[in-house]
Parts: sequence; C-alpha cells; structure tokens
Amino acid sequence: MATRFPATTQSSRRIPRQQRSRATVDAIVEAAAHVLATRGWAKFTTNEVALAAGASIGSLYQYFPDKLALVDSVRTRHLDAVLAALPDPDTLDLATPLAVRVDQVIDGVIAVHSINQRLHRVLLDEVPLAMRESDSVFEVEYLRRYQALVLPDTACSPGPGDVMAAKVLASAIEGAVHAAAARGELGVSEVRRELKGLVGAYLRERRVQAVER
Amino acid sequence: MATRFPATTQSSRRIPRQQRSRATVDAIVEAAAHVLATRGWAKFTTNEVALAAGASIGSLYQYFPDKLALVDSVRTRHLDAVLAALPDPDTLDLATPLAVRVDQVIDGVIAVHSINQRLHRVLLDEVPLAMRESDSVFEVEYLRRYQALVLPDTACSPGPGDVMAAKVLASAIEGAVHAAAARGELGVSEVRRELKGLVGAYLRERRVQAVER
Amino acid sequence: MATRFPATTQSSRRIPRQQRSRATVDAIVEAAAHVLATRGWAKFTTNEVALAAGASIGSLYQYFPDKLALVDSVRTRHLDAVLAALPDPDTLDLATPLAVRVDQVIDGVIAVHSINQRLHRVLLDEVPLAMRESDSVFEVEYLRRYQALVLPDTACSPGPGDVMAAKVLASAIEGAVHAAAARGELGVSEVRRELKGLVGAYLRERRVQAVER
Amino acid sequence: MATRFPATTQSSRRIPRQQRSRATVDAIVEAAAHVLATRGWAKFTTNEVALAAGASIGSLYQYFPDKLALVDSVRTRHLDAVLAALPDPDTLDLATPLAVRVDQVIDGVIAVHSINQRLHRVLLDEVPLAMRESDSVFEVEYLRRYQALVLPDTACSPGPGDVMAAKVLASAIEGAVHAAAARGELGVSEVRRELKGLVGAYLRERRVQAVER
DNA sequence: CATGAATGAGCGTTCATTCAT
DNA sequence: GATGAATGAACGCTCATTCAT
Repeated sequence: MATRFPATTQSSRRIPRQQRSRATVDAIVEAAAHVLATRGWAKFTTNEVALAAGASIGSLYQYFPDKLALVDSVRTRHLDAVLAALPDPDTLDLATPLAVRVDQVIDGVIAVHSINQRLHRVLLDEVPLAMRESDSVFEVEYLRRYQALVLPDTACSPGPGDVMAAKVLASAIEGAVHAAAARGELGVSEVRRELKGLVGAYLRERRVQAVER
Repeated sequence: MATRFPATTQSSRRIPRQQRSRATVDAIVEAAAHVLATRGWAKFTTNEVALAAGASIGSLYQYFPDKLALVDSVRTRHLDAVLAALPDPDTLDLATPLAVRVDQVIDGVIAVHSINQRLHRVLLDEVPLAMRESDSVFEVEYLRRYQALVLPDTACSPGPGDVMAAKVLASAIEGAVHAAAARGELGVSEVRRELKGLVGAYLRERRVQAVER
Repeated sequence: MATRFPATTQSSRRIPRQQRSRATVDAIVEAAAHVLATRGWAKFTTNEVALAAGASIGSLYQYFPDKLALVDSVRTRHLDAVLAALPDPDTLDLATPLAVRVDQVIDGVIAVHSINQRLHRVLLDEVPLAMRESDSVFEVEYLRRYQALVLPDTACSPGPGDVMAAKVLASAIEGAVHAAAARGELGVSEVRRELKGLVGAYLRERRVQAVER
Repeated sequence: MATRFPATTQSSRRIPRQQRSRATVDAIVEAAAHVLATRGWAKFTTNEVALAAGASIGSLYQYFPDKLALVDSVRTRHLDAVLAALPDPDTLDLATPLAVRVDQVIDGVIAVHSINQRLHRVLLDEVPLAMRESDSVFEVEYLRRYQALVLPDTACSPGPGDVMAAKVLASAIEGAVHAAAARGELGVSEVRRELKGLVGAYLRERRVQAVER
C-alpha cells in the first residue's frame, strides 16, 4: 500500500519543499520514534527529540506546531507500516482456503507487533488518549482486512452482522497479540496456534450458520 | 470475593485512626478515581485531586507517600470491583453447561467494563507502565476464572496448553470488550452475541479435540 | 554554676507548673537535641521532634511558640553544659602556675566539644544565624573564663587590651578545637600539645611585656 | 594564583556558547552570592536567585543542574578570591624575617574576610555540610600557605608535627578572625595586633625549640 | 531559515503551624 | 490540657514553547 498522506497534512506549519527540509523532518520523526520507543512517553520531550535528531528545538517547531503533531506523525508512520504487514483483501485470491487466510492474517498481525514492539506498545499504552484522535482512515482500512476474513467466500456486500463480527474479531486478535507481546511471548508457537484455533473455530462456525440460512 | 486488603497496607504514611480521617482518605481516593476518569492521566495532578476531594494537598500527603501510592489505591479498588463482577470458579457448578458458563463470563466482563468505563481505560491505557507494577495477586485470580472456562468439565489440573489457551482467551475477550467500550458500543447486543459466538466456538472445538485424544 | 534560667524565659507560652508538664517539656527538649544531633538541622522538623519525644505536635506548640524557641532551648541547655566544663575563675587559686591554668582551660574546651560533638557542630554550623541570636549572658560568662587566663596574676581590673586579648584567645582556641573536631582529631594528643603551646607562648610573652611596662 | 577552573566543569548542563548566555550565567552566580550574603542560606531559594539575577528560573536550571551546583559555583568563586588574598609561599623570599611573614599572613586573612564578610560567614556557617563537600584542592592549597609560616626557615620537608602545627595555627587564626568579623571588629587595630602577637609568640617559641633539638 | 537562550506556568512534595475534637 | 487531622504557602525543578540573533 502506498503512503496515505502526501505530507503531514494536519500540520498548520509550512510543508517542507526543499530536500534539505525534507531530510530534517525525516530525521525529526525518526528521532521521535526512537525516543518514544526507547525512553517511553514520559521521557519523550521535544528538546530530547531535537537533540536526538541533531536539529535545534527551533527547527522542530518550524515543522511541527506542537508536541501533538509530532507524535501524530510518528503514529501515522507506524500505522502505515502496520497496514503494509497485513494482507490486502484486494489482492486476495477468493479461492484461497479459509485456513490459509487465517494463517496469513494471524502471522501478519504478529509480524506487525514484531516490527517495533516497544514503539507499538508505547503508542497504544502510554500516549494519552487525547493525543490518539482515532485515525479513521487507518481504522477503515484496517477493518477492511478483517471483513475479507469474515465474509463468506462469494463476493457480496457485508451485512451489518458481518461488520460487527469483523470488529470483534479484529479487536480480539489485537488484544491477544498485544497481551502476548506484553508478556514477551510473541515468538512462542503456542500463542500462534491457539490464536489460529480461536479465529478458525469462529469462522468455521459462522460459515456453517450462513449456509444454514 | 472479599476485598484483598485488610487495610491500605502499602502506605508508609500513618494510617487514619479517627473517623474523620477515614472519611478524608475515602474522599481522596474517590476524587482520585474521578479525576483519573474524567480528566485522564495527564491532568491527574495531586493538587487537582486534593481540590476535588475537598481536602488540602497536605492532607493528601498525610495518607499517601506519593502520587504512585495514590494511583495504586485507585487501581486496587477498581481491580477488586472487577474481580467481584466475574464468576468465581470455586462456586461454579461443574454441571453447568458450557454455553451458560460462557454467557456468565462474557456478561461479567462486559459488566466490569460498564462499572467505570473511562476509569478502566485510563488505568489500562494511560497510566505509565512503571506505575502499573503488575498486580500479580489480581492477575493470578483473573486467570483462574478463565481457566475454569477452558478446562474440560472433569476436574483435573490444567496442562500447559490449557494455561496458554486461558491466556489467549482472556486477552482476546479483554481486547474485544475494551475496543467495544472505546467505540461506545458496550451496550450493543451484537457485540455480546458475536463475542459469545467467538468464545463458544473455540471452546466447543477444543472439547471435541480433547475427546479425540 | 547554677542554671542561668529559672525557666525558658523567652517563651511567650505558659511556663509549665505541674510536674507532668515539666516532664513533657524535658522530653521535648531532650528529643529536640537528639534529633538535631543525629539528623542535622535539615531534618530537624517539629513533627519529628514531637514524635521522638512521644508527645503530640499540639503539645509541643503548647510549650514552645515556634521552632525558634525550641532550638533556642536546646542551645541554651548545651551552652550551660559548656560553661560547666570550663574552670570557673571565681574558684581559681591565683597561685596556680600559668602552665597549669592553660592546661585546665584547653582540656576543658576539648572536653566541652567532646560532650556532644555532633550537637555542638550542628548548633554552630547548621542552625541559621538568624536563629542564633547571640546569647549575651553566655558570652559574657564565657569571656570571664578567658580573662582570668589573660590577666596578670595579681587581681586587678582588666584593661581594654586585656579584654581584646581574651576575645582573640577565646575565639582562636574555639576555632582550633572546632576544626579539629570537624576533622575527627579531637582525641589526638598532638592537637592538645600544639594548642597548649600556642596559648602558652602567647601568655608568657604577654606577661613579660606586662612586667617590662 | 590563577583561577582553579578553566570553566564550570562540574555542571552536567550545557555550557554557554553565546556571549548572551555567558552574561546570564555570570548574573546568576553574582545574584546567588548576593542573595546568600544578604538573606542567608534559609532564604536562598532558586526562584529568588533567578529573580535577583533578572533571569527566569528556567534559565537558571539551564546552566546549573540543581541548587547544589549553584551554591558550589558561588563557593568556588569565593575560595578563589580567598586564596588570591593570601601570600603564595612559592613567591616567598625565604630571607623574609618571620615577623614580616606573620604580618603578611594575618593581614591577608583579615583582607580575605573583608572581601565579602557576610558571604564568607554564610558559606562557612549555614550552608549544610553535605553541600560543602570539602574542596580538597582549596584546603591543600590553603594549608600550604600556613606551612610556609610554620616551617623553619631552611627549606625542608615538613615533619608530622609541622603539619599539625599548621592545622592548629590555620584554624586558630581562622577562628579569631571569623569571630572578630562576627562582632564587627575586623577593622579594629587591636585585633590585628593581638593576633599577630599570638601567632608570633608561637612561632618564635617553636623556632627556639627546633634549634634546641 | 536555523539556532539555542530564554521563558514561566505548573508540577510533586514538605513542613511549620492551627484548631476542632 | 492533649491530640493529631488539616492546612496551604512555598520549595526545587521540568519542559513545551517563543523569539532575538
């Protein structure tokens, strides 16, 4: 999937055009992600980020109106990486057996959390809710992946029950993987197995019910 | 379940003797929970809590050595309420059909999150990890509830696979309910239904597999 | 020498008459001295003193108008002990050879600092100047001891030069002993020897000069 | 003697690069010395110092990691001035008669205390011991000045008795001058005379004893 | 534009003191 | 009286943000 934004759109500051500016912005976001991942939200100070980026605090505020915008950039960048690790339903072969599709998704989600575990956790656990204004673009896209799992194999528009099933499924998987990561058990095969069992059982049962109707 | 603490043992501060001071302590913890729930962790300042409690900042520090102890008190109180809302496996009739047991647990977890949704989320999402020193007493007790669900109906000690299944199940349910709460959909019956479907399907399949072995 | 005060005269609070009150006051002053000596001025808090005295903070303020009065009581008590350790010129045999008198005084001053070294140091080094309103009664008495050293052997009223010599001598001895205590060398015999040498040389030379005049 | 520090090396804070910040740092140290001298240690608050310096509290903490570092800067600066006022034994002509050398030292010490009497007293009397981590560089240098006085005129390494004599002498002079300053008698010629008499008598007697051995 | 010195509101916390019980 | 709960001004210090250079 391509990047979802042409630039840090939410910023009221000037969008950098020159490549030197572009490099500075990148360095700052990179540094911000690093500070967030290694020091946590509490130690995530703008001055620290500027220092780590090799930029001045003034430069930072040239491109980001405030701390919120900065952390938002980090989050956006990370969510893009997350989506990229999840199989895109558009490129999905409808003939793929359900079991394989489940495997792909679970493996994908676990891969996502392995990308930058610490950053992921801090972003979700520590950054105050007020600063996590739900990124609807991301959520819609994210849900689309799960609906492809839930929907019956023939291509048809999702009913309301399907949407809810997708939501429940997505958040359940998310929760289980997140907790496993928190326990340091992301790599344990049993986690993967049980999770696949959970999702598989659910989907198989739903399919049976659909046929019965 | 009874309260897990005979008194606020963790404090190094004087424990209140007069009834006046007991009232003060209660007011402070109450206010702390309220501030945490309504303003979030970032605005959770000791002065704000004291003000909300109608006490002075000095009184607050008379009973809580620091901010950590205060938020700990709030968390402890909340976790007790959480456990109280979950069916205790010890009082569980083993003859109860699986479907009923699933219903009880899902209803219980949803009830838990309905107790004080916002507080629950802030406690889990915003309070820095360092301040959430995993309350092992709580977690053990919490897991015990889920193992009773997962275990086959005959009373036998849980195997390692069962423990992991309990963990995955617990965190999946937690995640789904948590997310539903975040979307303001806790009361929606579809959520409840799909969640029960998810858990039920998993457990039924596990039972079949157990019989086959 | 008798106690210099009938009671904590400087206090605006009621002088305790009953023996129970008297005991309370004593316990408080005792505790105050102990806290001051063991924890230093920075940790010398009224609540701490009350606790150590086994009294309530309210009782403390019943007898001492403020912290200043309390520390003043401690200082006064200590200065009395100091004076008691110094030979009283009134009981001094004028025939005593100068060398012996010097020995007595130096030994006395060193003894003074050994009484309660830590308290002495804290009282002189840490307690803010504002709280050490020079106790003139003490200083006059203190100086009288030194004048007896300095004055020629015949009893005559001290000239202005003698007063200054006494002051210089007193403060020099004080400084040397104080510094030795700070270095933990109060017990070292060399200190005593050199100090006696210093004082002795000075007095011998003054006597020669006096005779010459 | 030259300044003992090339820069405020002890600080973990950024050292000023621009001339503007150098001026700020100087103003802060200057103000700190002034506040310490005029208000005493108890009123020596970082906010007060910043205010007196015409800087913000933030600026103060930009250059000094904490209150300790600030007061350390003041002390260091003052101790440099103290040493500068004392004759350096290296530049001392060994042929200089003892009486002259005594005069130089006493005059020097009195001059030292006249530089900034109140600051000197507060620095020595009120600043908590924990914050006066004995500046050994200073003390060694200080003692060297006194040893030059005590040592016999021929250049030879000091024996252990000489070291102690130097210590006693230094602290005695210090005490006498200190007390005179406290009484506001620093400028009185009698003080100077008696002090020179005290020191001179001691040294002359020591010289005689040395010859006898 | 980049820099980094400067700002100051606001934090967590202490402790001398008061006063209802 | 004695008690100790309550008070709140004031402390040391942080950090998001501004603006002169």
